[in-house]
Amino acid sequence: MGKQASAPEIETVLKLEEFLPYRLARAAEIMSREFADIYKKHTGMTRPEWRAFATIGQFGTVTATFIGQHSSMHKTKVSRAVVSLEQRGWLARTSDGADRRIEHLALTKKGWRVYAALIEEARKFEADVLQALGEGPSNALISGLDHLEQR
Amino acid sequence: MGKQASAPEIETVLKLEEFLPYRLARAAEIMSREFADIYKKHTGMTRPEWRAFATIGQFGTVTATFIGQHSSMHKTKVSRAVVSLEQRGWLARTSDGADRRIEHLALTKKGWRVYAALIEEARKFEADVLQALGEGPSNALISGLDHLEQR
DNA sequence: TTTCAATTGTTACAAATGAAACTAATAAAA
DNA sequence: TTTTATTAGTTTCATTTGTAACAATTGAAA
Repeated sequence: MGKQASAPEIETVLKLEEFLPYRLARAAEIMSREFADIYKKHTGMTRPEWRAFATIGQFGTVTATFIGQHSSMHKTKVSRAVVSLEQRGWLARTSDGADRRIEHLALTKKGWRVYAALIEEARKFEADVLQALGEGPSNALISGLDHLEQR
Repeated sequence: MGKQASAPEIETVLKLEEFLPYRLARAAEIMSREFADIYKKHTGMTRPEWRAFATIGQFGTVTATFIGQHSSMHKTKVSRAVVSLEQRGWLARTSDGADRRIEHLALTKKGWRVYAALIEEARKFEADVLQALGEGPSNALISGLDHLEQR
C-alpha cells in the first residue's frame, strides 16, 4: 500500500497574522498610535506623559511609585514624565509630612482644565471605535479583555 | 421645587482600567513580555529579531522591505535584526539577479531547526493562554480582534 | 542606640530606537 | 541618451529608554 495522505502532525510554519500575541500587539499599537495623535495634537504630551497625567487625574493624589505600579511604567520614565508635566504647570508636588521620601502629585487648576478636555476626546475616540465595530463585536472584544485580565 | 438629583452629564474622571486603548496596550504588553521570555531563554533573540525571524520563516524568502511592511517595523530595526540573525548563522542573504538593490533573505538549515523549535513553543504558549481563558472567552477575544482588524 | 536593610525618587551611563542623510541601483522623464 | 526621481538598504546622529549606581530617608535587627 502506498504512502497514506494525511494532515501533518504539526504545521511547518506559524502564521503570524493568526498568532494571538502578535495580533494583540498589532491591534494595541495601532490604537495607541491613533489615540496618541489626538493628545499630541492637543497638548504635545508623549505617551508616558499622558499615562502619568491620566493616572493622576483618575486618582487625585498619588505618588510616583503608584503611577509606576498602576501603569506598569519604569520609575525613570515616570520621573521624567512628572518633571515634564510639572514644568508645563499641569501638576504640583507636595511633600509628605510624615515621610520625607515621598512626594504627593496632583493636578493644578490648569492641569484639570487640560484633563477635562482630554478625557472628553478620549471618550469620543473610544465611542467612535466601538461604534465602528458594532455592538456585538464590541461586547465580544471587551468580554475577551475582561477574561484575559482575570487570568 | 428643589434642585433635581441627576447623573452628571460627563464623568469627571476617566478610569484607565476601563479605557479600551489602555486595556489593549496592557494586555498586549503583558502577553508579549511573557512570550518574549520564552524565545529569549531559548535563543537570546530580541523582539525585533523574533519578528523578522518569524516573518522569514512564514514566507520562506522575503526582502527586508517586505519584513518591515508586514510587521510594521521601521526599516532600520529590520536592517539591524537581519544583521544580527545573519551573524548567528540563522539566515542568509542572496542578491537578486535582476535588481542588485534587493537582497533575498531566507533561513539557513540551522535557522530552520531553531524556527521549528520556536514555533512549537509558540503554539504551546498560545494554547495555554486560550485554555486558561476557556472556549467561550477565547472565541470572543478572537472574534473581537477579527473585527478590529477589519475596521 | 547603632548598624544594616529597604524604600523613594533622581541621575549617569549604556543600549535601543527613529529621523534624516547617504550609497548604490533602477526606473521614468526630458 | 542624459537627467531626474524613486527605491532598497545602511549608517550617522539625536532622542528615548532601561540598568545600575546613587543620595536621602525610614524601618528593622542586633
